[in-house]
Amino acid sequence: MVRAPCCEKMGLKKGPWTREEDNILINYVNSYGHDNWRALPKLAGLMRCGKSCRLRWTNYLRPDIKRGNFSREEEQSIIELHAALGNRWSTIAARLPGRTDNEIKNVWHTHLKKRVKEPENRCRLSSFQQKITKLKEEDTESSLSSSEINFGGYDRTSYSQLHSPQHSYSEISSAIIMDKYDSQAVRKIQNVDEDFWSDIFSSENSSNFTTVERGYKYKSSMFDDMQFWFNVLTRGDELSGIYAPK
DNA sequence: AAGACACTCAACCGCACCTGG
DNA sequence: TCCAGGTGCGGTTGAGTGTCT
Repeated sequence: MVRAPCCEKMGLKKGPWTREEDNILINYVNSYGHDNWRALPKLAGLMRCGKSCRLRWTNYLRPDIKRGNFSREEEQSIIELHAALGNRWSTIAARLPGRTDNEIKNVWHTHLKKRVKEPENRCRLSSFQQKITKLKEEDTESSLSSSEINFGGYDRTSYSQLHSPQHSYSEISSAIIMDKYDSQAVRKIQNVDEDFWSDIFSSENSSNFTTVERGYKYKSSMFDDMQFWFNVLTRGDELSGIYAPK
């Protein structure tokens, strides 16, 4: 497929935005919205490509963007979400109001990645990776394919319906996990207090389901998101200690 | 004081996916 | 069903700035 030439081939401006350009873009979007980014620069009188305008708006000019340093809580959320989702910056950004995927990506590469590499965290990661390897082996032995993994007996639509505010996460997660993995680790989870699940699937951690239920691209089958579940298992060890009945 | 090096972050690039004709 | 245009996403770059020697 032949793509339309971008900025530099059309004599359009590149590089840092000026205050004037920002104002033009802000005024235009406020007046007319941004239904068509490609046509926008021409209509607004900007010598930029639509892509550049969209990026400038979404990453910098949008009124709901929160500027300034990330709080400790935000950083912790990023670390946890990254452990669960990987480099899905936009999904992570969706869980952090006012923050953009670009910003989060930058913070990750400049600060948080190093923090995760600290000895204490490395140790946890190592144990985590061992579990991944082990469960992958088990999975291969039992000849499970991703297509066989369902949503705990629910089809995708029912699953989406189930994942509504009326249903607790524990209800969903139990259905899914218990259906597929009768491993020791899973039984361990089964014995964990209800509060465990509300923690795991709190607003900070539930984005995984958003990805799954949207069905968008549908790369995120339960199998593909295995890493998330391994994270759950890992944290299960950690949190079962916290929530274990006294 | 100045050069080297490290860090930050806005912006760009290319690819993949979506959508409508 | 195919094709082309539009959009979103993640990886990468590079200019600006800060810190160290």
